[in-house]
Amino acid sequence: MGIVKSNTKVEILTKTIPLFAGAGYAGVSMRQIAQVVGIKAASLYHHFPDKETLYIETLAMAFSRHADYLLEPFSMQFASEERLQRLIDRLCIVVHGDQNFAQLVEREIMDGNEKRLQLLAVQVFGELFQKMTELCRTLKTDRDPHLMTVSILALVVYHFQTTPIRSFLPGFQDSHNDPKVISHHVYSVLVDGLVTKDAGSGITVMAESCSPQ
Amino acid sequence: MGIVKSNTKVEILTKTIPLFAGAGYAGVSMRQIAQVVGIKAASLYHHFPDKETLYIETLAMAFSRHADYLLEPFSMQFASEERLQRLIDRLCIVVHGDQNFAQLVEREIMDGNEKRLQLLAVQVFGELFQKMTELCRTLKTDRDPHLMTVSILALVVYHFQTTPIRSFLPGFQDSHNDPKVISHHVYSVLVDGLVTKDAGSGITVMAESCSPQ
DNA sequence: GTCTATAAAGGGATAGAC
DNA sequence: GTCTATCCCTTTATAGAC
Repeated sequence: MGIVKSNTKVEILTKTIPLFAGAGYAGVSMRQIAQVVGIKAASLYHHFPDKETLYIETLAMAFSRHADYLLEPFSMQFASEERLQRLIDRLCIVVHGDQNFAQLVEREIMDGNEKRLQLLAVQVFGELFQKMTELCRTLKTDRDPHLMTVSILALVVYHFQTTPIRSFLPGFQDSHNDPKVISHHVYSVLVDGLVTKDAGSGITVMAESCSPQ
Repeated sequence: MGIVKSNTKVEILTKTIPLFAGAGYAGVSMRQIAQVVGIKAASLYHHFPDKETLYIETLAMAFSRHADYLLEPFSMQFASEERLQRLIDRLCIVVHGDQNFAQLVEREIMDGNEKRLQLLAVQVFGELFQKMTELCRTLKTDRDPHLMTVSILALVVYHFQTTPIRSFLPGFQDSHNDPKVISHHVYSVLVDGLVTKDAGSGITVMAESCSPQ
């Protein structure tokens, strides 16, 4: 695998990411892609055997970029709460900063067949999700780690996912699209729930009554 | 308009809902629709001037069905916490029970142009979202009502939205698709956050994972 | 590695018979 | 209200020249 890909191939994949993210597989034609790249459609078939392969390689390129960044909070010696906060920060930054990535993931979850979904789950999100469930276990909670992990992702991702429509909904402000604001809100809801307390140390409460019988 | 729509038109729209929900606007052809309905493609143009009108009327039909059900918790005299719990229950039931609805909404948020998004925001979700922000204000919280409303929807919707991929992710159990389980989890997280506490948080505690095994 | 040309299939939409 | 037949365009993909 040490062979360097042709520059043209990489260029195609790079320019294809926003196209597929914006309109989906069925919504993008080989001619459109060719036009954006600056070659003829037939030339694309020199680099890829068919449209689906081009699409899948586009996904691989778009997905490969953020793994290390998202996993970094787990590679350092933090207290669980700080680890959570740093993770949420980075999730917000990635989802806000690379909306192509977020949209491609969303489209794959909607439209991906079983094989592609399994690939996405195992090779792209497996390690992150696994480490998040472990983090949930170390937090002072008895909640189901899978549900809790999904909830953390939900709070981050859904805010940015609904950006296009939220500006038409009551109470919207520009600050609601600021990753720092979202990050703070999400962490705060996760730690304290709905109730805003004046003492900021709600997290230190022990869950003694919930020990298994 | 008191005029009754033609039966065929209603039948077309009914059968078109799962098609557009499953494959999106670009992913469904007039010929496919005709085949599912059991007529020829040309006959569709007797009922609709073009594909886009057919699509928009499909959305209207799919969206019109749940408004009353979701708004009912606001029409009765409940304490805020109970209102929240009943709302979450119904959101889970709707999103779990009518996945076509959930998928069409998701696709519209991704692909809808400004005009359609505004329609969706104002005519479909405006009243619900408005009442949810008001509910957030009556809860014992200082959190931003818009962010809080999005967070409530996020916790419910994202769980079901990610159903196709969650079965490949660590810790998954079948119960994680049960609307009752999700509803309980979501309400619990919203009230208490991550920490499963003893009593005394100011809001009635429903510690989810404390039941004996 | 890119081009032109073209095949083969499928797309939205219309005309007009019945 | 549905049909057949058809127009015209776009789509994916291939063949072969350069």
